[in-house]
Amino acid sequence: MKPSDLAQSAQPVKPPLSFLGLQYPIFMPDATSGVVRSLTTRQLEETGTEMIVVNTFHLYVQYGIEKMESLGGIKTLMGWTGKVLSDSGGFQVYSLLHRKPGSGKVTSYGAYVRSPVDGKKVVLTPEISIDMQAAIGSDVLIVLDDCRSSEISRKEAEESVRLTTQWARRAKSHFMKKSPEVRSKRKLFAVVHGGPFEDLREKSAGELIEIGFDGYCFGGWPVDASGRLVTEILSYTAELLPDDKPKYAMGVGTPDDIRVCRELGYAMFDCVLPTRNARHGLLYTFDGELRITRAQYQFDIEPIENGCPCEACRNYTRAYMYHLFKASDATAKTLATIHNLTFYQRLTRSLRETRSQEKGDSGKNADA
RNA sequence: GUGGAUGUAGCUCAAUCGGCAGAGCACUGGUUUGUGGCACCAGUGGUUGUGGGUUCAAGUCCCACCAUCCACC
Repeated sequence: MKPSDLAQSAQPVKPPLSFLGLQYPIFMPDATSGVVRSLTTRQLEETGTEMIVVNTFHLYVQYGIEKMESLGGIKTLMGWTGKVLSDSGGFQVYSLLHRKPGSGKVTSYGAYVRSPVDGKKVVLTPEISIDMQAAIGSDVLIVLDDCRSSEISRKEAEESVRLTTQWARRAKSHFMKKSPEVRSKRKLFAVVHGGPFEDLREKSAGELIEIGFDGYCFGGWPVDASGRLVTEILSYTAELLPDDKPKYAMGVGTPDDIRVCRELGYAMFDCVLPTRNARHGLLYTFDGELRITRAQYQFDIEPIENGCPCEACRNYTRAYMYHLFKASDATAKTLATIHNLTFYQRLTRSLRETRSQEKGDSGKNADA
């Protein structure tokens, strides 16, 4: 089914438009190791960001459970008053093993990876991941999953689903042993795998739904080798998931990809693109991308985007942004990141309005 | 004025015994999708200071000139 078809056949069922007091869709910048690169926490707040993604693997390697607990969790450490979602570390297991084959292994017990920091062996199990995420103080925890590349064989996809379900069950069970006080403040999400195979996605989603989670993620790589969103399988998977729970499209994506996934029913997004691209001089606007390091902007006295309320657009010209990048000053990255994240927040807010209008809903069933 | 050193891409410098003139930076484009990323990929750019000479062949050897730097009068 195409996104446009889906939009037209919008069901009367109204999924909740809010979560943790936030309205959908939510875009969460990646603050992988407890910082959105090149931004202070205050600057991050000013972009309109309400929730961030931190990474269990990175924080586990750097601190471990006890030290993170003694620091009072990532919010205290960062001085962040917004919400926090912690990724389980499943993606790092994939990306590190993928980068250096033989540097670790995955067994049914958990994942063994060599730390990219000091080369020490790191063991990540579903239970350890939950404990670490509890120590981080996340509002949303993700169960450890067995992430694979977008182009995998059926056999690999089957194994990924099998392990992910098994780990999800253990993670849930471990989570339920936490005190009611701890549990009540946190949500637990699971990750649907199965690669490009519809029946495996169905099996994965079915098994996870049976275990029962507060939200479900589309796992794996969301784009194909040529960088195109895997819309078909994203769409298929979204339909397998309950509408009264948030659907999180992990790693999505470009502004267009987010628009598409929102139409498919996904409510939550995170992606490195706005932050990484900002650092490399690629700025987002509602008129498209703008590579500010191009010579054509050297004498351009317009702001990055007219009407954008961010610090960069309110105070500086494209010419100055060009200058800052050419001067290789860190301020270039900071202002560019502020702009891109402000843009992503404006984008998702515009999608909130669009969707509620399409549904003949003024957003009144949203939490304040 | 005398002696010496150096002149190669916009910049800093390579180039074996004389054998297809190169690199880094800069410049110009591009890539990036649950962040080991101040990253990566590609491209433009040359009458080797000038003029002669030797040689099959000269950035390289010889002569003159010019420029710059150093030392000494």
